[in-house]
Amino acid sequence: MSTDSSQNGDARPTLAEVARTAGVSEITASRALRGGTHVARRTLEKVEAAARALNYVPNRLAGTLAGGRSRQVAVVLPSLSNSVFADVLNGLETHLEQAGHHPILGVSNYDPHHEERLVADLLSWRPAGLVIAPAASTEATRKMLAGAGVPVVEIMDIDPAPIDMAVGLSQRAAGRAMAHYLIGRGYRKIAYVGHDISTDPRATTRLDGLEQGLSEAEIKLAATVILPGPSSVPLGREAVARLLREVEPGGLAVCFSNDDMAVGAMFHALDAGLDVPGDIALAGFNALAIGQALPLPLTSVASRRDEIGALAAKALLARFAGEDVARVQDVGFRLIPGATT
Amino acid sequence: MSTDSSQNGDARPTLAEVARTAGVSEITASRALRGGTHVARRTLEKVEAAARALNYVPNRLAGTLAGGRSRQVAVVLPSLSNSVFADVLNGLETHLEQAGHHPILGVSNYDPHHEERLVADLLSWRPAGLVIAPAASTEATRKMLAGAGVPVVEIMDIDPAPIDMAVGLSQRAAGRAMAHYLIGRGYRKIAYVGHDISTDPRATTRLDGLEQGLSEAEIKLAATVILPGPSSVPLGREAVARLLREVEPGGLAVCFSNDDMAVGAMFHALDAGLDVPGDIALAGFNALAIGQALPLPLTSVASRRDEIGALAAKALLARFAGEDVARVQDVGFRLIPGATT
DNA sequence: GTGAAAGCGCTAACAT
DNA sequence: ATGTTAGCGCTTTCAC
Repeated sequence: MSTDSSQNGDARPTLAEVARTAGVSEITASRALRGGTHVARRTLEKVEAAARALNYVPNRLAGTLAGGRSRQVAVVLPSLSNSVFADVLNGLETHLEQAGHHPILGVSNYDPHHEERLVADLLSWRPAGLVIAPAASTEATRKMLAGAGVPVVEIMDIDPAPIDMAVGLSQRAAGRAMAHYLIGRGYRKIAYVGHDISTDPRATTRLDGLEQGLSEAEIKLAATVILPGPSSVPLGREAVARLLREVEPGGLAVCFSNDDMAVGAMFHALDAGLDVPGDIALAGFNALAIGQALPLPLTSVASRRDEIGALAAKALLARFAGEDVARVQDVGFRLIPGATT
Repeated sequence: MSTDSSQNGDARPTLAEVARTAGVSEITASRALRGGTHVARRTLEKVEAAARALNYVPNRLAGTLAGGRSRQVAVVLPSLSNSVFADVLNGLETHLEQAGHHPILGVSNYDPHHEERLVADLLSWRPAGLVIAPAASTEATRKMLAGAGVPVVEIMDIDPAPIDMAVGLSQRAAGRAMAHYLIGRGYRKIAYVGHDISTDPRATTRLDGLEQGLSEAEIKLAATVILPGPSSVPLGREAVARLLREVEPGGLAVCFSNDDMAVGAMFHALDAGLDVPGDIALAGFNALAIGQALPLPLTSVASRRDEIGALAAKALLARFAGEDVARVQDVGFRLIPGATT
């Protein structure tokens, strides 16, 4: 009947109702419910009691609109089926949430135009910041990010110049390191096996680095097998089977686009009775738990994924607090020599 | 200088500015920018041109506050390191996003009190709906969900009575099915190996179901090994090694809390020279790609994780549209006999 | 320490 | 088809 919000039946109680129940003004209730500064102890208690009694849940949409900065952070990832991004997201979420922030998620599926739409959509929620693992971003996407007016962290690769901030590792250096390692182990016949990396900038850069590292020793890839679809254990298994139709085993080392693929290859070798690393040596990327738990630990490159998420979150939080943050943060990588090479 | 929003320098342009640039009123610009109904063709074009020229990004906080329903959906998951939830989240995100909705994410780490805080926090963003894979939720959490005033979907398990809607499978039935299968294969010495499931209601229910299924044949678990920490390949490897100190191999079948653990056990068997399934039979849960790619495909129970995410999203979207939705949706499961049993 | 007024950017409702 | 008015629920001034 009345338009008074304290009469709105089963709708959510508003701050106005809390205030009226506590017998204070709206703004006092507001102050009490946040920090509680500039509010008398007694008033604070009254307001808190009223809020509890009414089961008050603040409306952050209204709060943000009135007050300024949101406590949401947009997160754009190319995939979730790759556990690498699940790990990163986990690190992000943990650290954001500790500071009372929450991720709004978008998954681009490595599609640049989809990514563009996502960035636009997420930005319309006026997040306090944005974290993105780019997928061959369009120019329009880069423009939106540059003009977002909030801190932006690009994660995973630190080779390209960052729009604002970057947290990750040099994918190129990681690729080169693998080349140097294999050469050092005496391999000269080296092949690459990957999933479709045309839209995966990081896998592409790693392959570049690998070829670059090899070329420094005047070595060229003996073969390259690239299968369509996202990386997976079964795909690696199939891909290596194909490779072995082109290339003789024996002194052969194979670099995979990542550990999933390499594990698949290991399974194929077990099945086909191939000796690892005698007939075929295997090297992955990311040092996933699965590869390290194999009967023969997989040679791989450890990337600190949780750390990337954590640092990205911290970089944002620091910027929210007005602090200066390094434009580029390198979490590094570590080549893990396993028993498969 | 002026307070006129068309003079606000580098701040984001508002609808008012778009309207003024297009020479129309705010509400007309608003109408044009959404559907474009009840707007003259010519006006529509002017407004769109103005928006493009100003690089206008709508402010959905304001839109939601004024207009009603948000296009955000709260998603609360117990973990991301388990690929099962990454898959579910992927399905959710895909289908939500197609309808212009976006997930706000919270990860509870299987901590009921953390979960409670998360639900409260996420609800304060006034999402249009909420999806949760519960982690032994507190009574307070259940109350919040019941009183959220928006559709709530509990996912993964359909055994408990849903607060609002549930999408998943009967974890208990899945456990029983595994028991029946192993008994049918002639196994009588059956053990369970798991990660810490005290806060994982689904793993607990599956174990219940397993024991129940066994008891129907008057069989009791020969041994139970539960190791602290989240499930993983290395943990499964370690856990099975411990089990074999308690129980003799030979005619032994082991059920694992999930595939990760079972794969670890397989690796241990390979290493220890144990014959699978002769010495030790292995059964997992979830039918992850990794298990199916093993030289010996792993016996497991296929759960349709993407499907759960997809159906949960669709259930919400249907309810947003005012349609009726079944309270419980069973995606079922399928026992996949592999070569490890 | 507390409050009144104004407004964040948008849309629903009711004009016209 | 377009505009006017009145908020959504909160916080920022600026008073007292």
